[in-house]
Order: sequence, then structure tokens, then C-alpha cells
Amino acid sequence: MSPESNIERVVPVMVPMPAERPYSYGVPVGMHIEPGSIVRVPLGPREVAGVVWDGEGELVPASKLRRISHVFDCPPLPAEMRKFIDWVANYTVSPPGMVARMALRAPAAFDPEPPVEGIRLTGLQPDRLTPARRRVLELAENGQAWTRSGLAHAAGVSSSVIDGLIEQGVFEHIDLPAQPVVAQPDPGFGRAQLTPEQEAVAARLREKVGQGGYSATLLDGVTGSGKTEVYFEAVAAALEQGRQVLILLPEIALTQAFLDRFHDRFGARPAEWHSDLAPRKREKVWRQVAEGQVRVVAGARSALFLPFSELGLIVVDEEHDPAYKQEDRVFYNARDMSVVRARIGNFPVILASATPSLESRVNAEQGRYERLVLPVRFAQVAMPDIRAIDMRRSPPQPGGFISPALLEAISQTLARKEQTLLFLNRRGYAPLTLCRVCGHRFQCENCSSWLVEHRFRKQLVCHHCGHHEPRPEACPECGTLDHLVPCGPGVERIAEEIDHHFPDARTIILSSDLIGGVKRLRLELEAIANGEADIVVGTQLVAKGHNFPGMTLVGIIDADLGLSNGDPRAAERTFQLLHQVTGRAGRTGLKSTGLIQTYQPEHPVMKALVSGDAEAFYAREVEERRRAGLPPFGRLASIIVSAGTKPEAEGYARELRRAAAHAPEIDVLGPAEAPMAMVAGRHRFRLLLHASRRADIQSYIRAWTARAPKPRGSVRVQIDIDPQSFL
DNA sequence: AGCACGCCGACT
DNA sequence: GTCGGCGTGCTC
Repeated sequence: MSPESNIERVVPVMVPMPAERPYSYGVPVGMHIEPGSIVRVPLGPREVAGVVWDGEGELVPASKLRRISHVFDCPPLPAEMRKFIDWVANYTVSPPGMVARMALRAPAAFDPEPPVEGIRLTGLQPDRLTPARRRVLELAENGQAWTRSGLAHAAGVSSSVIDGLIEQGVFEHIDLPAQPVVAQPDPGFGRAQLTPEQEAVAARLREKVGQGGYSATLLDGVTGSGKTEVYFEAVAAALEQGRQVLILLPEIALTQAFLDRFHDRFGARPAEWHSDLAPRKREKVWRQVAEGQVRVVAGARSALFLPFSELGLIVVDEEHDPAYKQEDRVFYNARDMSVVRARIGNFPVILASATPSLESRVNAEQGRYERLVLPVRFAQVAMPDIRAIDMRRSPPQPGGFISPALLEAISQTLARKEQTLLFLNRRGYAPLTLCRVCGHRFQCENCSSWLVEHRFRKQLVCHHCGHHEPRPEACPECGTLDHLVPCGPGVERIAEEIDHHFPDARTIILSSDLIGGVKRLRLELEAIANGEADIVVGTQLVAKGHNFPGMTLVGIIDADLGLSNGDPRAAERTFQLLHQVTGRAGRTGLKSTGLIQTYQPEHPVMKALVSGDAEAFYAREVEERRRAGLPPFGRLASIIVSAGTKPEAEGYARELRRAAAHAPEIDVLGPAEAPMAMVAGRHRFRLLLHASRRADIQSYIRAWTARAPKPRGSVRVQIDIDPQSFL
């Protein structure tokens, strides 16, 4: 295509699309390129940003070879990041181009930020000295540079005063470096007063950071044990070493409260990174992380793919949280990939949680991680007193879901003018609606799941694919009027029941259905903190990120929900979630209570919650996983086949199944309809792979899919190594 | 993942 | 007669 004489050499370039390997591009004579350079290259009909990869460019037919069109004035993507991208692609069995794409998610950041126009004194004197001019000159006399409007504002004059002075040559224009997105954190700013136990753990973490080199630490501390303050000491140590720090938080936990605590300790806020960051801000953060101006990032899982050049510590807070698992495009768990990133970068990683994942506990037991335990809450804050309510012995009234025991506790809490939190992890009014006459059940037309009644919206809603329809008066099957019955509770129904029993109490429902988005949620939380509500009925939303200082009673409406869904992690998840919810209370020094409604009070989850001792529960779960050869002892993977129509998806899944490579240690189950049978208008089927030992399941999948017929039509295949959720 | 090219339904 | 829906195929 282009005359060869114009091309110096051929280099591999990773482009942001599902390419299995880098593409080859010619380097024009005189263009300076190194591995990691971020470049603009022609790709089909458009131009995209890619990264120059390592090694030699592959030989490619001259007719296909095109040339790099531009090198961005941007720090090259560090070798560590390129290695990390290759590693993640290999592990997740995804095209490396798609992983690289995650690291290039700030298109406008590759060009330097435009400098801010500033002004500075030249030394020349103005012809006349008016009072306004005098104020301006006094402020500027130390030779410091100002922005035009900044100086005018500071001096309390209009900007035409400044313009006049510029005109006379008193000020000259200079380019100021772009404004940093955040101030520099100061590791010595506000050292917290730590207890001796906390101090010991903090000292160990500081030591690890100080030594340098890779290490993985599980920081295990109950809610209120000061985990955050303790790992802040590790952050301080890394900053003192001149390294950058990444703190990962589950998306929802990225709250004002965390940022404030960070500010109290370091005198500045960390840079934030999450999916709904404004594009302009996003670009600034990306650029300043690459340039090393930003020293600490607090972010959601995608922050792992920021182009840090001096990263020296990763903290994964609430490491057990399922939000660390990405389940679209590239399926990865940011907690696990953080450990990999730390090993590649040769620096420490800290996994923190009050309820560590079973995987992390086993890794600690096997000596791969060091486990540091913070056993006690601050002296003045007692752990909540948690009791199970046996629903067989204390059943609710017919048509109700709250047992007399819980109602009595709520009543007493109201009498004391304290607050109650009721937790039910189910949105809407009722999870199932049926016709009392013919038995018709309302089911989603796309998925196989029941439609959830949302009484407030007067709709039946599918919680899997978002499909919704108005709730009819008559049964669509038999036509009978007014005989549709809601079955089971959602938060709306619990709130209704509360209103019935306590008509004078101020009740708030908190779920993702709350209209008004994050802003409204923040307002509601504030109102609750100010004591403007007596009873809060909430879903999962209340489990994370935000504490309710005034809550002295937490009621779990249905602790058994989620225990019987076939997910091998169901018990662990339930324990973690309920522990977290009950931990929201009891921070005020008041005596607080957690009441757990269950039909199986003997269940290990309930016993662990009631006793506050998770060791026996975890030991049992570990044994169960070991026996069944489930992660972390064995391996699981899913192959998800999706297509526009059900037969298409199922048909290809069957073809894939027939092509299964023989490996005695790997079982293939399915195809079966995938847990979320329909997503974004596509039908999904799943093959489940199980190896009872830590087999190289990736090689197996590669060999297998290579043998299988190519996906035809709209069929797409996605691979999920160790699916972390089965719902 | 984008994007263009290509072939079938309702309209300026 | 066109505009536009999204199925299909390609990108060094």
C-alpha cells in the first residue's frame, strides 16, 4: 500500500478490539516508537488508539500493511501493564485486544492537557497607579503566576483592570501546567491514634511496604475494628517511599464517608475512579495517573487498568464483595487480578474484609497470604446482640411476614425513640403473582423467571431482563376479575405491613427503585441520619457503604432467602451479606440488637451470625468445598452462548458440547438455560465445566473451542473462569 | 467492538 | 420511488 521506503520497520500494535494478537503496522521513517507507545493507527474504515506491544511485528502481506499515523505525546504504557494485560487475557481466555481496551478508556487523555493561560509580573511599572491596580500588584508582587480571572477575583477588581495592565506590559502571558485533579496527599498529615492491637498490625503492614517486594496480606477485622485507619498506615508508608497507591472499593462503597476519612488522614482527597465519572474528569485522572501527578486513586474495579507507572501498593477493601467480579465482555475478578498485578509489579497487596472470602482464607491457611486479625471494636462500641427468631415457633399473622417477636422489638425501639432497620433483599411488592381461580402464574415472556409486582409503579417487572407490563385486573388466562394474589414479600409489602402495625411511625423504603437516583439516595440517607425516619426498610443497598448511626434494631425479614439457589457460594454469600447488614448498627454506644427471621435456626449460617464466631462455619464450608472439589480446591468455568433466538443459542451450545475435548478430569454439564436467561435481548445458554482439581481449564477450553464449528449468525460465546455467581 | 455493506418494510 | 431496520463480515 505505502511505499516501503517510507517504512523503517514493522511493530506489533495492540488495538482495542477482539483481536487475538497484536496487528502489525509500519513505522514511518523518523517516527520515534518504543514498546508501550500509545499510537493512532488506521483500522478498517476508521482510526483508533492502540499500544505498541513487545517483540517483533509479524510478517503481514504488503497489501495489508498500513502505517502508524501518529504517536501521542503521552507516557508509554509501562511494561508492567503490558505484562498484566497479557496475563489477564490469557487467564480469562479473552482476546488481549479487549483487555487492552480497558486500559485505554480515556480517548482524549492521550494528548497532553492544554496548558492553562496564566500571567506573571514583568517588572515594568504601569503609567498610573490606581487603587485597583495597587491591590492587584500587591498580590502579584511575590512573582507567583496567576490566572487572569483568579487574580482579578482575589484582588476584588474586574478583569479589565488586569487587561489594562497586560496591555501596558506590566504582566506577560505564560503557560501554567494543567491544574492537578487532587491535591497531594501528605502521609504525615493526621496520624490517627491507634490502639496497641491496631498499632501492631499497622506496624507489620508498614514493614511490608517498607521492605518492598511482592506480598499478599489478608487484613481480617470486624466492622468497627478500625481496618481503614490501619491500612491507611500502609498507604502512608507507600507514599513515603514515593510510590503510587490504589485503593479498590466495591462500586457502591465509594462514598463521601470514605473520602472524608481519607481526607482526615492525608489532608487531601484521593482521585476517584468509577464508571459514572464525568468524561472530562476521567481524562484528567487517567493522564495524571500516567504522569505520576496523582499519587492515590480510590476506585471501582476498573481502576486496576489505570496506567500507574510507580504503583507500590494495592488495597482491596471489602475483598469478599461480589461487585469485584466483572461479568460482561472480559470476565474477571478485580480482587484476584489485584494479586496478580502486585506480583507483576513486585509490591504488596492488602485484602481487607470483616468477612473474608473463603478463597482468601484458604490462601491464608495455605501460607500464600499472611493473615492479620483485628479482633475488637473500639472500646465504647459494643457488638450487636444477635438472635435468631424461629419462624416455625413464632409465625407471623396470616398474610404477614413479620413475626410477633420482631414486631414487639420494633415497638420497643419506637418507644425508646430509636431507629429500626428492616432488611429484605427483594425489590418490589411481591415476587410472584398468581390467579386464585386457574392457577396462572405471571412469567416473563423473555426469561423463565416470575414477574415481580411493583405496586407503587403498578407494574409487573422482570428483574432479569427489565421487561415490564402493567398489572392487569383480570387473569389473562381465565379472564376472572380481581382474583390475582400476590405471593411472598418484597420491601414495599414489608413497608405496608409496618404501616399497618405502626401507622404513626415514619417509614422509608430504600432500594434501587428509589426515584431520583444517587442524589435522592444521599438526601434520604442524610434524613435518616438526622433522625427523620423511625423505620427503614431496605434491600442490599443498605448493606454497603453507609452506616446508620442511630439504628439500634436490625431485623432480617428472610434470612433463608438465597440459601437454596444452587449456588455453591450461597451460604458464604448469605453470611457475608447478613453480617454486613447487622454490622450497620451498634456504632453509637447504645445497646443494639439484630433479630434474624429464619425457618432454619440450626443452619450453620444462622449459628455463625448468632454466636459471632465464624470460624466453625468457615471450617465447615472449606471442608465442603474440598470434598466437592469446588474452588479454591477445584475449578469451575462457564461457557455462555448467546444469540438472538433461543433455538439458535441452544443449538450452538449443543454443537459445542458435542465437540467437547476429552479430558477425564473435567466434567461438562449442560447446555442449560443460563441463570440470566435473557440479557439485552439475547437468549443465553450455558455449559458448566467442573474440574475437581486445579486443572488448566483454560488450555482445555482453548483446545475445545478451536475444534468446535465456528459460531454462525448472531451467536456469541463468552467464557467465565470460576463463575462467582450463579444467579 | 465499531463500522460498512447489504437486502426487505413504512413513509417524507 | 427512498429512508432505515439490523444481519454479516472484516479490520494489520
